Amino acid sequence: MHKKPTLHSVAEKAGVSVATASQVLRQTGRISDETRKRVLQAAKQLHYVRDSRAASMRSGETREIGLVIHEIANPFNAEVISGLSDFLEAEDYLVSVLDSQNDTKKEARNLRAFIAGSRSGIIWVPTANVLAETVNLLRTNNVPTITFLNSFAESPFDHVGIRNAKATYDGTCYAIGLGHRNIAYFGGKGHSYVRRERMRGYCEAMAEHGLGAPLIWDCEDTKLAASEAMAELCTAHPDVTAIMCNGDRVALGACLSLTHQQKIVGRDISVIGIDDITDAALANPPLSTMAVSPIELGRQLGRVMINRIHHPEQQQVQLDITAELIIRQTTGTRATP
Amino acid sequence: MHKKPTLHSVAEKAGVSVATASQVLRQTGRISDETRKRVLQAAKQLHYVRDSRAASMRSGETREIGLVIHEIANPFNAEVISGLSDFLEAEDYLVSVLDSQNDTKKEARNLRAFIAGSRSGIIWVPTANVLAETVNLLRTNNVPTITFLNSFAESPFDHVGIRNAKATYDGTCYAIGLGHRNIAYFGGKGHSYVRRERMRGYCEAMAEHGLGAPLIWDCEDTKLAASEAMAELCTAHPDVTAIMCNGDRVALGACLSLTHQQKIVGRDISVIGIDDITDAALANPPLSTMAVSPIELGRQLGRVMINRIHHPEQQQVQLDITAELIIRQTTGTRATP
DNA sequence: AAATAATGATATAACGATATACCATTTGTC
DNA sequence: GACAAATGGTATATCGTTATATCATTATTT
Repeated sequence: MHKKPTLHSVAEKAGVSVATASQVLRQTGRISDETRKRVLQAAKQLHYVRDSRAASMRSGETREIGLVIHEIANPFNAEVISGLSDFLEAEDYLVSVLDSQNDTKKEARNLRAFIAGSRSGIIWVPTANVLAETVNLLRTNNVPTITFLNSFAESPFDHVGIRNAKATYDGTCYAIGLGHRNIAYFGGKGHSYVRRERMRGYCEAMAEHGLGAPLIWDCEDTKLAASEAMAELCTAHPDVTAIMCNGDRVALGACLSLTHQQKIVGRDISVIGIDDITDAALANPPLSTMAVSPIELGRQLGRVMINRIHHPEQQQVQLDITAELIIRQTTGTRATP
Repeated sequence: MHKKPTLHSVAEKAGVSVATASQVLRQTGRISDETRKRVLQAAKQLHYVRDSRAASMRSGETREIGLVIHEIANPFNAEVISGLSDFLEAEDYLVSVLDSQNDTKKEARNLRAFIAGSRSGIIWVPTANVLAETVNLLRTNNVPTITFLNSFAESPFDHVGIRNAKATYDGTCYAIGLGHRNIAYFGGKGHSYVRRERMRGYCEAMAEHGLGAPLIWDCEDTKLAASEAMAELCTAHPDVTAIMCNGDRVALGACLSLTHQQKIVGRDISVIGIDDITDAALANPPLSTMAVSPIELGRQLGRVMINRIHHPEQQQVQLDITAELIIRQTTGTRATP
């Protein structure tokens, strides 16, 4: 097995200097058609691929955006990635993804890896606990960074996300409008920025309508955990007639449990999600939810990133997209007792 | 905003040569405790992060595995990635992911990007149509490459996947054992390696039991498309009492349509999937399927990769994992007419 | 025809790290 | 006290590119 081709071998085969070969392949400088052809042919024949490490070291440009995600399995995130990479592809950037699996240590390692590789920019869904050291690393190494969805106290970075408090506020008001009084906040765990905001919106809506103490019911962000937690909620608080959920996944898990309990979701109890993941519309019954387009989110992410790369000194940007209520079949007027 | 710290600035701050600083940070060579401390402290204070491009160019090692996936949204794949990166993390490799969105051109671009970055190895879920040029690029540039799940004619690469034909053969035989005679093959499209193998297993089972002409019903690999296709299949071939599906996602889509048609899945018609994605067990009714552990698949992928990196000259490896039948509630004996 | 400008190619120095060889010292051996 | 061996550190070349300056030629201007 021979070695991988380099610019040197291409130049040699074409009978020119590496400088010339480089110019041809980058389409800069003044080169005659004659030699241009020879170089291109040589490159093709050798299956030459430019070493991006060497190139980027010298030129100072990687044209690669790193995405550090807390959970790659999340279908909503997957769609965001599509929107993002389509947008950035048009600007000639590549998006590569590292998965932190909800682990703060892996998150730190991943961000460090992107810094080490000198990415043009980093987009990052922070886990619940961000290390101060990690923030320092990003700042000192001077990488354009955007936090996505989640954030943390005194973050110095640009942010793209959802108007969380507004989403749960609107969802809760909708339920109240349907006649519900005992509305619980269901799902999520801990005190991430996202969850705090969402709980706040719910609490505000409850308070504004004079609906006593808010009820918050934790669970892990999986369908299975949600299903189990919902069963517990039903026995602990049988008077609850509607739940505002922390996300579609737990909402669907809750529906699962309710169906098993022979309850008719949308009649006996109302369920509202957030996100509008693909499965929401296809569930049985289809889920009412506060929708936000992941594709649009991805596009905005790309826009903010490009903007930050071009204007490093511009002041911090925060962009929150409003979720729209989509009424499907998991919500209905409160059954009169 | 000052520039990012380099080894040079660390060495300067610590009052040593870059050579010494490098040795300290790599923990090689003979360095006194005294200077070691000084260097480490300087590195910490400056928030120094080694430039992996420069390091890897010189050392010839990137310790990064590239994963090119046809569809990042696929939840099964997401779990494989977890298994893979956990395994490779123990070996001190990092896994970064590029999404091809089922697009042959993006696939080529992604593989090229990994070659350009000199990844230690590439794992790759080929799309249905692989460009010959892409294969040449990988070979000539001498990167350890593994195809995952899907493959293509005369592939020179190692492969890790599922025993596809066996899975559909077993699934179909199980349906036959339940008394079904009109069994259709449902879902998928085109002639990818995976699908061909799966259809073959189904056809063989049918033929061995003298069950006439096999019936194959195409559809896109989404729940929605599957739901629509299933409705069509029901009107076109009302005599079908069981379907062997090309995957869990289409199986769940089919169930959706059947439920809408007021049919009881598992009694009126039997549905068998492949993969055992997380939603399979949580569906309503829970899906019978040919299960294969994504975590295990990820681990094997890691094992084969490491092995290939250590032994470049070893002959081609093919490793197929057997799927196990999991009986849940979408299958049952044929209702006597 | 001399001076100037445009053309096509090249030599060379970076980018930021690591591998290698090498050089002072200090320590150990007999 | 002479010589070997270990210790602690450094100078230098190198990885594969790109940016910059430079150099012959040839073409154009006056």
